[in-house]
Amino acid sequence: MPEKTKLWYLQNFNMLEGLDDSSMEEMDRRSRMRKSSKKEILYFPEEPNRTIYFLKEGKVKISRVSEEGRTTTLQLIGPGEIFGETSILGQETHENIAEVVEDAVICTISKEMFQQMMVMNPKLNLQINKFIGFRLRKIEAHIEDLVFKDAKERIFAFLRRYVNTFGKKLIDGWMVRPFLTHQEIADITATSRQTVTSVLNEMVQENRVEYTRRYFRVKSVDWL
Amino acid sequence: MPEKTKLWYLQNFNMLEGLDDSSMEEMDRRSRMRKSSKKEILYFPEEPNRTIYFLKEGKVKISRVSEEGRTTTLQLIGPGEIFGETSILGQETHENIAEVVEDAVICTISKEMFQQMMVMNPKLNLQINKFIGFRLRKIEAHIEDLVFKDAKERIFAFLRRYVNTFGKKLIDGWMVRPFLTHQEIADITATSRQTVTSVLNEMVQENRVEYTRRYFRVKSVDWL
DNA sequence: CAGCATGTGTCGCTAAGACGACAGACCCAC
DNA sequence: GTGGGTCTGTCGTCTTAGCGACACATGCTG
Repeated sequence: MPEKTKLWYLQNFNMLEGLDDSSMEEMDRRSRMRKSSKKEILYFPEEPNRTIYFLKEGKVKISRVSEEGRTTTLQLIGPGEIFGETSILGQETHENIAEVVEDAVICTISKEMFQQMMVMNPKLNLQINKFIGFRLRKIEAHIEDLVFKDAKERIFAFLRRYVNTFGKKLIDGWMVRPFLTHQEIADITATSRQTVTSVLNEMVQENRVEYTRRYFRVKSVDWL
Repeated sequence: MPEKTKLWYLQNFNMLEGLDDSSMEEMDRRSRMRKSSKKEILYFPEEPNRTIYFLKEGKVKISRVSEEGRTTTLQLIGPGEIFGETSILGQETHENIAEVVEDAVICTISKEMFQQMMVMNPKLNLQINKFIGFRLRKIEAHIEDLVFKDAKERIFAFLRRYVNTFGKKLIDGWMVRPFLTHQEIADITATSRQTVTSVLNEMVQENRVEYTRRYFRVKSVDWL
């Protein structure tokens, strides 16, 4: 495989699928690529909302912190997804924190340039709309989970989604690597660290699952 | 005041502020207006997502029902707001239920026509984007409330918002009419009917609030 | 390879709040 | 008005899961 140039990344990016070559080149000219390592904060609440981010590699979490210092994670962004999209929806400032959870390669483009490109390119516009529709749906599903499911079910639901989106299929089951800390899972599922520990170990007891700090493995596909 | 024709409504509609006359007239030609009374269901989950709704008068609630029959209300829509907007975001079907909670006047327009108008009219496009940005923010705030606030705080937060958006200022305080049932408030705040009853009455004890089945009145503006 | 920071496992306590039950109030329709 | 359906008020019970505490494991860094 050749060196991973920015254009290569862009061509392999979901969101931009189906764009013609000249648009891709324009995107290439107008965007900036950079690498960010774990724990790096990309933006804070109250900061002006001027750019839109394309995640190429790694994972980023979008969270909120309460007055009292409690944290909740709204979403986990994976390769091929965008974030900071509220800038193109006319929101002046960020409300959330974006933090790198797994070393990342990120392209950024100013909202003005991106909006210009959307006007010129109806297909891009359509893709973005679709993407935002999905985001809206996901976030509503998140509320549904919070209201209807108990702690254990929420953790299960998260693990299922996590394995499905980030996992690799093995001969017998699925594997995801690296794995998250119990605290991180707790933040995503709005539970406590201790509850995550015990739910996870219960599953290990039942021999459905196997994990260490660096990987997570599900033995059968229909484990719930 | 002249008879409330459809055009009159459209001209007084937030979302469409700043559109030029010819666009307004086009909107008038292309949309249908109708009245719907309390308890009427506008759409169900799984139904195809073809139209976009403009609420002129009344209130509509957007909810979800779980497998086991529990209900939660995601949002309360008031005059001047749109709903069913996921149709223009490329979502094929509705996920939610839309039910009239207070006799309503509603305009509908097919998503195709609306999308056509958006292409012709950049200002409309901008307004819609902004609107969707706000929706995204509101729904994230909803999650934040669910995770960080306890039942009482959620009920308070809801009442504050409710009075602010739908209430009228009096010499001493604010008044909203008509009021919701305790069950409806419970569905919005993800609490139980009994908890709403007791929180509400606690406030009455403390002489901060006064209510019957038809109105709700806050005695001082800074009652929390 | 020593040492410190970070993550995990396990207990027991506690509190928030859901839920069922039932009586009484309210309200509309006839 | 009277009667039935819906809404409200109040209790007592029970469960879920958060939290503090602390010991142990793990792994990174110098």
